[in-house]
Amino acid sequence: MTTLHGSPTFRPLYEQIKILITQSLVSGEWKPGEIIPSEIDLAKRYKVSQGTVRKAIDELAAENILVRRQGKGTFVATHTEEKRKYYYLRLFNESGEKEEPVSELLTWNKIKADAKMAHVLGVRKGSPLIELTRVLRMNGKPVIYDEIRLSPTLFKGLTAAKINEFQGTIYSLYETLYGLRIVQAEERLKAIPASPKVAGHLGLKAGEPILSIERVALTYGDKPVEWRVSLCNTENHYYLNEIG
Amino acid sequence: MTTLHGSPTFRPLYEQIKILITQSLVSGEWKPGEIIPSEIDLAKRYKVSQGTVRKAIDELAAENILVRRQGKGTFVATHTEEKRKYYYLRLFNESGEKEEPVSELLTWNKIKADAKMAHVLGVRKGSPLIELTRVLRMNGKPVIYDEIRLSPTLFKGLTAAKINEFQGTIYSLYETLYGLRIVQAEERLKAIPASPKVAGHLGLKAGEPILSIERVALTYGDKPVEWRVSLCNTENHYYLNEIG
DNA sequence: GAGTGGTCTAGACCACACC
DNA sequence: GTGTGGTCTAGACCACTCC
Repeated sequence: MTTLHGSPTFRPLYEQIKILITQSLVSGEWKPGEIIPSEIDLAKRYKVSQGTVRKAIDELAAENILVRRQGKGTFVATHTEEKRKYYYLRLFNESGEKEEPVSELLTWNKIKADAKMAHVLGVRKGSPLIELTRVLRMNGKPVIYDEIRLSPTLFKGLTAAKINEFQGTIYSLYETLYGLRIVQAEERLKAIPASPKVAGHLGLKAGEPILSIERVALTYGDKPVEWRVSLCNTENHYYLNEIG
Repeated sequence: MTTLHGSPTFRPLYEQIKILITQSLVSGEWKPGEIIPSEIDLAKRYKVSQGTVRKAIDELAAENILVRRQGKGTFVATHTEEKRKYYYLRLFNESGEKEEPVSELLTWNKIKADAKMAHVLGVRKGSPLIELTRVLRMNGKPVIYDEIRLSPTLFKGLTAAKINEFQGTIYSLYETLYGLRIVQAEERLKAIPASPKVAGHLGLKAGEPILSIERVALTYGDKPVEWRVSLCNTENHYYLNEIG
């Protein structure tokens, strides 16, 4: 690979390497949980120095796309491993613990994308979407009511049965069954009154305050994969955010 | 500086450099907004290679403690500069814009630290604290009611008059008048019903849902400086969180 | 042109995991 | 021991800013 220094559209070599590595992740050459070639091998493959590969991997590791393990190698991050399992769940109980949620699927429906869904999911208005609703219980009590919307183009053949029989979180289902790894999410939070329906699911009275978390989840290359809204009973839990 | 490789308490050189740089920041050798010595000069000073200094600065820049500017130098980050001015304010209006808040100080009081305040602010139970309350208006309308608690040990002589006459955000006040730069914050969010008092300040009815944001703000070395709770009317605003 | 940070290289050696 | 990532060095050259 030749340097592009001095070129009008200057891009550092390591960024180009990042793109090449990401392409191999998207194409499935290296799957979640698998090891990727060593830095030395990648340096040979891309015809750059080990230091340049290192910088590319450093940034991908900082973005939680790869995981380095000294003495072992570099691995594709996965939602299957314990540490990342509930990475996107920001709810803690009053003791500061993250409780293991138990999910119950309530409904599975085909709906049509309105203007907003079309925009955030990058599909045409009126195109079909899958809509799931579920309740997450922590310590036996319902805490979160989820409404999840997915494009059936990305999730071909996703049925309620498939979801119910799958062992693991829904993001590890995306990953395992559809090769879609969630690497980023954007959440918008509001305090809203509980509707009668949601209040019923969460054991609250209608009108009581609940935390609404609207999320867009993205895969490699900022591609939107999922929209959801999580309605949370925050009587005994809080949403934690650390601002660095 | 000699390498500690092989030592039982192995610490990479660049981490030691990070600590040394941070010490100079705490001691005030380099103040917010000021330039620090060039990488080459720091390398000479600490008797390490430029690459090692570079890695230390890289991490401090990633932590928003330093700011690199190509061709100019490396600077101590500051809340005074436009980009960082409202960095810890995560509230956006429905158009996705961050609105400029206007602050009105409501009360200034001396209180005593209860067990919780003592714990989070690292002071003795019963020791004096300063308590401020204020309202933040956006676009003329009250959106946030703040309750802020500070240790008078760190903020000697902080009076209501001093706050009122200060031009700029309260974090730039901490920085300019007391040399305390906020570099990190931990926020705990809940949806709660508005109390009659807070409802009055925010133009809501008592019991309507508001977003409660409890924040502990830290300076260098994870030292707590401020506790606050922000009670937000999220009818026309949302709290944004990007999870990487 | 001089000085700063940014990129890239090549090579040495250390720490860690696995055999 | 071998192979992996992690640290550290020295040096070259590029890009940006200011004079």
